[in-house]
Amino acid sequence: MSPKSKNAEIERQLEVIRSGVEELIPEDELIRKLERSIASRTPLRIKQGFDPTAPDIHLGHTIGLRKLRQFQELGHQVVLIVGSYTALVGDPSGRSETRPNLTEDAVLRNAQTYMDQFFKVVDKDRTEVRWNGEWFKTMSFVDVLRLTSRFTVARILERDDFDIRFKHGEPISVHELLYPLMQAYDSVVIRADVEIGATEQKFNLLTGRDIQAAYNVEPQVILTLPVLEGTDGVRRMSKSLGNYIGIAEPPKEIYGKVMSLPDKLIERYFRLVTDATSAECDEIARSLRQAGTNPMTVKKALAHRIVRMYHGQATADFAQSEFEKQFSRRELPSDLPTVEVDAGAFRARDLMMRAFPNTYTGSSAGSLFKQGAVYVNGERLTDVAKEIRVGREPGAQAEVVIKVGRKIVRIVPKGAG
RNA sequence: GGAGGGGUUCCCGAGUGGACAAAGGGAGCAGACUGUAAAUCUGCCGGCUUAGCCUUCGAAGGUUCGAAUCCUUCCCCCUCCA
Repeated sequence: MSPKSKNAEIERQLEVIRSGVEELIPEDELIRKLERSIASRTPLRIKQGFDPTAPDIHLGHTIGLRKLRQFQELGHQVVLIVGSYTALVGDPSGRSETRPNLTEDAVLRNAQTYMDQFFKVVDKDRTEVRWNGEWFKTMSFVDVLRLTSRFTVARILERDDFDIRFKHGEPISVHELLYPLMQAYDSVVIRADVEIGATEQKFNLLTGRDIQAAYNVEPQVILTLPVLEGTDGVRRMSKSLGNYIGIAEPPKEIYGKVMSLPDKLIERYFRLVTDATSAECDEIARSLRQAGTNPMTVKKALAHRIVRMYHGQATADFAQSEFEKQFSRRELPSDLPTVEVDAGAFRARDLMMRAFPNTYTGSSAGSLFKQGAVYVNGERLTDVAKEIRVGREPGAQAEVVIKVGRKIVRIVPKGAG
């Protein structure tokens, strides 16, 4: 390759790599790595780790996954670390308390679920999967001492998560201090060239550089990505906060959750979690600012696009038409979930609780009745004790549609299909 | 090891013998309004077979007609000193 075209190639790659990135540290090292990679036709090793704790991948994670995908499309090698051992500690990043430990079984199951979803975005053929138990399992205590002696407590405590917990008088277990070192050691073993993570991961990522240097491995370049706000519009998207949109969720659910986002996040979501080009995003931003644009229309396009990315065009069309049917025109959805019950007479509240198993307690169900949240066959019902006969014989109902808030279910007698 | 402070319902946080299923705020849920947006207003917000009953204030015992509140022991967290 001529020097000129080589530079052009570096520029091309840099532009892709930089897009949507919060920080790239240090950029000149990345350029050197790219130069070498191109000259020697050796792909860079791009590391991403995950702890198999909460397996569902949500839109917030996809920011990183899409970046990995971009690296793959530039010809680089993704190395996915399954943090089977780090999971035993729990990442203190963005956490205010110690995480519970997991059983080995749960770790295996979670990892599988995670990877099934991971490879919806990242190309499996260009990914090397490594479990960090591979090297931690056989580490001797001397090895641990060697690793821990490379770092000081002060440096670990300087990170915000620990600092805040410390100042607030919240407990920090000693083993939690090891987390950044373990993650860093992964980078040593797999000789990572680049590690990516959300901004809150910055400390862990940087530690990787120091520890690699201490083990005479060329330090990785770190690349941080923005943290996505969840459906509440404020807090970071996370499963435990219940404000997440999972990519494995049913399409209608994804569509609906996107529609419930605050308007101010529309542009950000387009930029961070869709495949829209930046020119498209600029155009969307412009139209949002235009008087007369109903943000809802733009948001529908967003919801459609996100569903399409994970479930295809036809499903996205369907999700959209269902949404319009159900919420714009207030009609029943065409694929009502169905619950079968034994034929017989029920008190309204009991029937409602059967319609939504494990959702309500008797009291909470009762108060929903009182508040007028319960509709039976389209009629608001406030009497918890109202008798409803379900069955095929005259005087009974072969189908009862119960709606509570946004949830809706069809009840049929057993055997009726 | 010593001295002191503290552990209340999902979270924060009031509550020092009865009016306490426990103030207030937040989160959540529901209703009105709407665009499954925001803002606002209203209601619910431990459980149950709901005019009543049961369980809860770190744990276990005890005092008392009666305990989140008093006593004892234990567990845990924090601060300062060593």
